[in-house]
Order: sequence, then C-alpha cells, then structure tokens
Amino acid sequence: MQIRLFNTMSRKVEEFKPLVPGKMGFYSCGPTVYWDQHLGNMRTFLNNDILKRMFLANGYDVNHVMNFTDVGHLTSDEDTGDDKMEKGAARENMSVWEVAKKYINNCVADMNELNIIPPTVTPRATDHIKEQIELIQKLEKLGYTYEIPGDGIYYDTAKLPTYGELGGQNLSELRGGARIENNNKRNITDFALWKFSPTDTKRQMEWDSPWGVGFPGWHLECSAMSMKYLGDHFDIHTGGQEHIKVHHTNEIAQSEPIVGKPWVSYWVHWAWLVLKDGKMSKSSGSFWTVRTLIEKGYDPMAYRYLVTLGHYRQPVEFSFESLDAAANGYKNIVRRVADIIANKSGELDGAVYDTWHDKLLAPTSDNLKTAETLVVFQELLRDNSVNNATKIALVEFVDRLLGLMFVEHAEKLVAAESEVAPAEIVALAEKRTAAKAAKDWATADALRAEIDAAGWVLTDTPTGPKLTKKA
RNA sequence: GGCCAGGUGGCAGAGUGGUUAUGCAGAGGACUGCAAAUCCUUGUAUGCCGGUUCGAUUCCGACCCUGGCCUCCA
Repeated sequence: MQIRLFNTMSRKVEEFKPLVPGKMGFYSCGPTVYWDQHLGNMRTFLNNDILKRMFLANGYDVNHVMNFTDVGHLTSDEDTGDDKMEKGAARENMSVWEVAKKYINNCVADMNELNIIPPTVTPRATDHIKEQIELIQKLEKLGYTYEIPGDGIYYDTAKLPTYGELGGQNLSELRGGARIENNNKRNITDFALWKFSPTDTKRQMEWDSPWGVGFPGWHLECSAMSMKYLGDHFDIHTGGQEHIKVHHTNEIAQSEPIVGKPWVSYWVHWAWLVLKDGKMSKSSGSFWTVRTLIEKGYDPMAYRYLVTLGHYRQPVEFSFESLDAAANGYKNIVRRVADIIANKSGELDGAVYDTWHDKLLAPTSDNLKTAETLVVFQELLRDNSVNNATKIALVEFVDRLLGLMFVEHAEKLVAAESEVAPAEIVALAEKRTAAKAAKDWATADALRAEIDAAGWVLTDTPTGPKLTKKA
C-alpha cells in the first residue's frame, strides 16, 4: 500500500520511497535518562511505535534505533549550565551511572506497559564515545571545527551553506532573533562538539580525547550512533518537534559534510501533548508518568487510545477528563470485542477480510491518520454483515497495527465472565430467583447486593440470571 | 522581538468549497420488577472582520487568542 508521510524538510506530505525495497530504517531521538519520562515523552515513543507498526503492517522489515542519552550535557552551550545527570545523581544520592541505569529501566518498563515494541537497538551515548571522537576528527579534517581555548571544540556553522534548512531559517534570521551571545563563538549558531572538563571540579563522566579530557557535545551522539547502526544514509529520522531548529539541524550539519546530502530521506516530527496551560513539565507541577496512571487506576491502554485518537502533527490536550473519555471509549470497544469472541461464529471470509483490512490500513498509511482508522474500526464492529470469525481476525490486525491490545483485554474479560461461580454464590442466586418469583423485590435486591459484596455480579438475561466475576 | 504551528459542538478530535465524522458525556425511547448490558432516536460547532464565490467551516487577507522553538526539553 502507498505510504505517505509529512517530511519536515520539504514541508509536504510525500510518498515514501525506501532506500532499499522492503526495508525501512529509522532513528528516533530517545530520552535523557536523568529522571522519569512523563506522558508527553511517552506520546513521542507511542508515535514512533505507531510509525513502526504501520510499516510492519505494510510488510516492511523495520530497523529501529533509539538512543539513551546518558551523558550529562550542560543546560546551555555556555560554561555556566548545570549538568542534568550530575544533578540527578546529587538528588538521588547515587552515581551518574546508577542514575542512568535506574531511569533506563523505568523508561523501558513504562514503554512496555504501553505495548510499545522495543526498538531493534537501544545504544547508549557513553558506549559510543570512540565513534563520537572519530566524527569530530573527520569534521576537523574537513575544516568545520575550531577550538575555543579552555572551553571546547566547536562547529563553525558558517562553513555549511545549507545550515538551518530543516527549520526553514538562514543564519542572518537566527542571528537577528538570538537573545544569548557567547562572545567566543564565531557564529551564534555554532555549537560544541567536545567540551573540556572544568579545571576546578572533577566530573563523574569524562573521557580522554585528542583535544583534552572532556565530554561530547549533545548533538553528536545521534549522528554517530545513527550512522553506526543504520549506515551512512537511512530512511527516517524522528523526534519531538522542538528538535527541528537546533538538535536535528545540528545533526545534519555534523553528518552531511561527511556522508553527503541527503543524509536522511524523511524527517518526521511529533507534536506535543499539552495541558490547558502549556506543556507537561516538572516545573509546573503537572508531571504524570505511566505509573501515575496505573496508581490512579487507569489502564495504560486508555492513554494509548487517547494518543491514537489524535494526529501526530497536532497537539493533543491531556486532562483527566479527556483521559476518562478515552478510558470509557476503550472499555466500550473491549466490551464489544469480548461479545464477538464469546459468540464466535462462521468461517473466515477472505474477501471480506481483505476489503476491511485495506480500509483499516489505508488511513494510517496515509500520514498516520490513526483517528480515521479508528472510525473505520467502529464501523466494522457494528457491521452485522461481517461474521464474527472474520471480525476477530480483523481486530487482531488492528491490534498489530495500533498496538491497542483489544483482543488480549477482551479475552481476559471473556475468561473472567466464563468463570463458574462457587456453590455458595449459586445458592444465593437461586434464593434470589425464588424471591423474584414471589415478587419479593426487597429480598431479591438484598441478595443481589450480597452477591455483589462477595465479588460477583448478577445480571438477568432472557435465559435466566447470569453470574460473572468482577474484573 | 524573530520564526513556526494552531483556533471546530459540554469534552477530545477528524474530514470537507454546497449533503450528520467518530468517540466520550447528555437527552428521549425499546427491553427490564429494578439494575446492568444491548439496540433505536436525538440536540448543540466551525475565534473575529473583510474578500473571492451562486455558495466557505474548507480558499485569500487583516485582526484577536493559544501553543511551540529561539536556552535543557519528547
């Protein structure tokens, strides 16, 4: 099926053409592991997952690389910023290495709760210092670097005529809009490739280099690791939209002089999860993680469903009200699917399956319009002309495409509902039936309350009372 | 200040130059002793002002508002 994606570089929705037929390689910027990842971060990882699943559903082999940034970069290119990893270590009374380990584990666990397929490779920046140094050496040889004594090795952005292309800006515009100046940099957009360790304090993370002891600049790792695991050219590079102007622009600047242009075929950027008043952040006190949701009693799939309901280029507004709506909508679908599973009938109808398969896949293949796929999915569920065997196969397909685990959750529901009630509960139900027959509604309702308190739900059906265990 | 993206019903969020997205919530009805589930029906919208057009939510322009980037950020 034709795949289309919005390419930030061209600012247009383009037909996807792989570098190698049947294969798709992509790099997604991963988290800095100095703290837990919040729901906004998770939206990005979910979008990566949806992108990947869409390609898998279209029959591609997908090679997905996501880094973990475990080097503590300064909060600015000046010498004055804090190091986030060192700060995290101080906060938790751990070494920076322990902090990295803890938050990588937490992040992986949260991604797992959201049914995100693990990336093919998850390289860590600190495991690739050698590659990063080699990259600087190549740039140095090509004349793109200069040293600011006592500070670091910098990239001279004036040497690259196309600098800023991704963000649609040129150097003079950037200069005009800049607020902060590093007097030692040749151009305001120049950035550090290698920072020297301070002379007065000892860093926990530092390495030898041809230029002196220090640590790599924060854009460098993505260039080095993407090329190592995906080759000099690859299909897609993704990340949050805030990376367009600086991080990705600088990755391009570091890479294209070495490998030639274009380094990456398609740039895809994810919009924010927003709150009523701005984005999710620690400073505003609105910092929720997947575990927060679980503690509050939400199914992580409710959050995934909320994200799937929106479009990746559009902000999604998060509130517990919108999450409740998504949770209800999700539960309703699981309920329907459970009914379909419990009443499995008919044989798989290949022609009907193919028609719906394509109707479901088409919108998501067209620039990841997952919301439209969900609309088609709702139509499918209520279409009585499709038999249940075929429907189940299609729900399984939607699960592969969108990762929403409808079948798994529905099967759990069916299993819970088919569990046979213990004798004492059955006895209570029989007493209630007798009370009902005698039109003694008070006794009947009291008995039902008693059954409910024991963890079972009694519902009247046309074929008599039915007992189901509470989920 | 510079650049960019948006403003759709109670909520979230699509599509579309002329005919109801969808979901959640709400209302009414069927069924039920009452519930639950299910089914049916249903109301409410396109920031403001101009322009183009037979006709704009959909195209163009101004304005207002919101958000993002410019400094670490998914």
